[in-house]
Amino acid sequence: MSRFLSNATNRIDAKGRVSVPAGFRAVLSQRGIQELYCLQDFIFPAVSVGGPDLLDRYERQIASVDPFSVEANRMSLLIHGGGVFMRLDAEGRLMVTDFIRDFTGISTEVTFVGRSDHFQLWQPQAFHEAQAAAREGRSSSRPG
Amino acid sequence: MSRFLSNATNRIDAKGRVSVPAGFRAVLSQRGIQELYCLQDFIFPAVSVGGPDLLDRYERQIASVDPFSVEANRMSLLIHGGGVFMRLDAEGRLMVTDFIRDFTGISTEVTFVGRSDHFQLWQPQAFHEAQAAAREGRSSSRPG
DNA sequence: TGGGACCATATGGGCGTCAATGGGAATGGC
DNA sequence: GCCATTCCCATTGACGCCCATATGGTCCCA
Repeated sequence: MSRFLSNATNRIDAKGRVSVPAGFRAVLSQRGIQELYCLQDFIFPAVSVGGPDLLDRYERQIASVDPFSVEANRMSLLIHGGGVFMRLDAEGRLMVTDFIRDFTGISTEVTFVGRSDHFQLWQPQAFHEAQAAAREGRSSSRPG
Repeated sequence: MSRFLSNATNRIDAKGRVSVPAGFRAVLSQRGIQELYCLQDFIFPAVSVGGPDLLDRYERQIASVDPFSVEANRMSLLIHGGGVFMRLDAEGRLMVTDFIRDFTGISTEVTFVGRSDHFQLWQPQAFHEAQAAAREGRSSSRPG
């Protein structure tokens, strides 16, 4: 089973580091991912984290349009300019930078959320609310 | 990873110099780029910086359109008339000239923005706004 | 079945290194 | 000679690397 699943909340220490859940680290090493590509989600106040293949997927989208177009320029601004490469330290922790804090509202704790081929960083409260809202939306349109 | 990615904001000192982020400098040296070519972005108030190949790419773009068109004329004016060559000093800093300040609105700080094969200089606030606007435009679509 | 050894994960913090920054001195153009 | 750029060196503050401790759970064995 090599997918990012479930969620966990960990504390940020005095230096601004947080441990990536062991389960997620296992998936990373299983997939041979050493360099993490992080990007702000387009919909939720969350930062997506995955391997270079995550970036590749977005770049293929850019490549599909005229490289000098306004649309390509905008996409590159988000994907390249808004993306960040990160590495875990020896203990499997990552730095929670201002880049992450500002966009997610994270301050003292991080909720790691599995998304199959990548995972996300959420402010715990925001995650619970978004999840509750998603559940609402589904149960109202599809009872059962 | 041999691409210009992510963004970082650095201060301009009293002499008008600013440090290019170490990550970007690493990409430059890896690509053997010593002379930097700078030109104005066609869409955003930003200055693009790259190796001589950046100039080549734009010239090919001009060549691909009607040489007598308004578009070709305008591009040539920006690329050939507005382009500038620069070098980094021993510490990896570059001079923020009036050419850069006037076009970008940069005054005390510079945001370096990765664009995969080149990088850009932005006024920090302008970058955040442009990125937020671009995200708005894309919030409805997601990659497959 | 209860206690305890053992283990893995999460967390805390010391310390060295390097990047970012500041400023003096030398250089060169006008 | 004056101003602007370039070269060189000093400072400092952040980050990476390392080791120590806490915490909770599991397994083994009496």
